[in-house]
Amino acid sequence: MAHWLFKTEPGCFSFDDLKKRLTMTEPWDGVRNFQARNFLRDQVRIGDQVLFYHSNIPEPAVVGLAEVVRDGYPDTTALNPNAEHFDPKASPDNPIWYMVDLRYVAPLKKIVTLESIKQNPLLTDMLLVKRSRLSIQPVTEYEWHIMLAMGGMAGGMREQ
DNA sequence: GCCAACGTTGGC
DNA sequence: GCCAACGTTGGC
Repeated sequence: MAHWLFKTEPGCFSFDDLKKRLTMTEPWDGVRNFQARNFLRDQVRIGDQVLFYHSNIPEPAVVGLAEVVRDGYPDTTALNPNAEHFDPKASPDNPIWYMVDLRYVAPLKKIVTLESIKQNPLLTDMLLVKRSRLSIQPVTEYEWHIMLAMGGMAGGMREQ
């Protein structure tokens, strides 16, 4: 079971939006970056745990936890000319882009801001700090535990 | 809204 | 296959 950090602009899709899908799963689509695509296609798997990060806001931060509930599968929005992230090069035979499904798990008791991550000497190797533009990034077991502790979840998360 | 970082495209 | 031009991301 692996750990990931998924970034989203809350004005586009927020953690609260995911919470509204409590009884359903939500496709994580629209990823149009090859490195992030490779993770979705090849490595993100059912049961993986996800840090849900809000970017492009005054105080960027990890705000909650989610879980992957479906392995990577072709992102059909790339085939739809009316979709925002339509890609004319994609086809059913060669979908190019991939998505996964996520399930809401729990909010952090305290959000973990980008600023506090940058200030934590234990987290200087986090990709969030070193490669800030990558929208889907692996999180090590070590980083995961530190992040949970910073989020006030050290006593174990309560699943919903 | 600015702009640095960086990913992608396309001419050669 | 290099690299300049261009587009996008995202912190500030």
